[in-house]
Amino acid sequence: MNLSVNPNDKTPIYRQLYEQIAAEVLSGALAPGTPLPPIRTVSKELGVSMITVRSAWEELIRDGYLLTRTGSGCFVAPISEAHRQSKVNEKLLASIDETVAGARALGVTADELCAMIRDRF
Amino acid sequence: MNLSVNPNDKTPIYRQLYEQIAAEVLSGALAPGTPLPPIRTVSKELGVSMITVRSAWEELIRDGYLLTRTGSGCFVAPISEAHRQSKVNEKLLASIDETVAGARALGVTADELCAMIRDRF
Amino acid sequence: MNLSVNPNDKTPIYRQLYEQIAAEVLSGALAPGTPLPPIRTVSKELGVSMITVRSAWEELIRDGYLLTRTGSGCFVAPISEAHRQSKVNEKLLASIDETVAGARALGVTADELCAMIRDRF
Amino acid sequence: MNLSVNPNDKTPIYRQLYEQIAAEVLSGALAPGTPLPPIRTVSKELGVSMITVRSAWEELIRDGYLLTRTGSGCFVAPISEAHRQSKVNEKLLASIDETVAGARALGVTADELCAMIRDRF
DNA sequence: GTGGTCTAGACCACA
DNA sequence: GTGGTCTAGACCACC
Repeated sequence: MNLSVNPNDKTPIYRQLYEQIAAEVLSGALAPGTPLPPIRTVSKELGVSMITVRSAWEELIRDGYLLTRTGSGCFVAPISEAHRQSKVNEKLLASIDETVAGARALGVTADELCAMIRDRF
Repeated sequence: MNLSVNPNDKTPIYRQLYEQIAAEVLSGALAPGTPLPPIRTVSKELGVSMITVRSAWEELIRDGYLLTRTGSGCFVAPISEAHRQSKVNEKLLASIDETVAGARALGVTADELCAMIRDRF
Repeated sequence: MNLSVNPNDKTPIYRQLYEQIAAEVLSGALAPGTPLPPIRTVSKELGVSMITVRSAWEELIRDGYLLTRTGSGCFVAPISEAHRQSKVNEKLLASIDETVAGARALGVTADELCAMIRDRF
Repeated sequence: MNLSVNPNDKTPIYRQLYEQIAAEVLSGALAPGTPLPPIRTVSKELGVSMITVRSAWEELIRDGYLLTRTGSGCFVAPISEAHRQSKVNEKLLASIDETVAGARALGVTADELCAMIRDRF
């Protein structure tokens, strides 16, 4: 689990952490049950405030990516394959919708957009 | 020119206005030289503060979409077709690259992605 | 007397007119006694409001470049050679002081500045 | 970092602040990474509104002189020496060209102009 | 009438 | 604590 933060990025640091962990869980790189390092460790290694790390963890717990066992720390939450797929699709669709909206606003047709997509793939 | 704001959206109001005007200029819906309604008018119609509208206008002026003639009002700035195309491509490519990256990470093929795109268009 | 205005310039239109006439008077291109075209003529030719032209004329009269004879229009005011020179020097010194201030703020020495000046001369 | 504002000056306060900070960054007086005092502090010390300070900061951020880390404050942005030099030259040359043009129109020689410059330095 | 600037005071997200 | 955004209302220069 290689976490990193970019302070120059406009997205909040706690959000950067959230995205990285969520992506690793969804891709399977972080298997359910895997223990996470203590907050204070992450905090020191990344050079960010413990409060910031705690914020990220809280959102991850809220969204079902992590769970906490008092006294033992945080772990990757169990997640069904169906659930995983649905989250993955949700993310992809959101991204697609944004791109499509941008293209329509700029007067680009579906054909042109698909051509550009194949080009970048 | 149909402007609208969504106060529940997390993106700032002035940013929402910016995106809408910029898109209309880039798509050609707003031709160079077209006068914009006075800030006070836009402000009243949208129910937002004059200053919020001004913030959006300021960024649009800075980025070359609008120009202002004090005492006469604001106008769509002249823009070369080449410049317009390059801006359109820049905006779209950023969005496309993000979507493509997400799709590849999930093992979605270009064909499948294009099918999804056409579906949402 | 070739007047022109640039609406895209950030300096007010009436100021642009002022500067052009003042420069022509100081350089001698407009001799004392020369009649100026009527305001409404200038207004039409330049495509600017009569009020704008009037503002420029007013400042020029106030600063002694023009004088008005009711019923006959405006004329270039008589100006002594000493007066002309003093105004010219005043303008040049103001320009120099601004440049020097800028150079000092940027940490450029007098020698470096002079070298750049000779280069551009 | 000694900031000051002159309310009698015709140039906007936020512009005065912009020029002062930009000059200090370009001259090297403010090194990259240096933290700036909080907006609220600057605001109180200068006796101007927080928003006026914010306006200046906003332009400085936009133009790459500063960067902001919400929650931590504003900092002098990293800038390459080459970039710094090019900006310095750009600023000075604009000022120099204006002065030189005025001098030539008055028949002042380069030597005379340089003498005047050294005198005012 | 227009836009340009400034003020005082507020609420929010982030660290 | 920090900066980011928004409001309501004011004064000015310009056209």
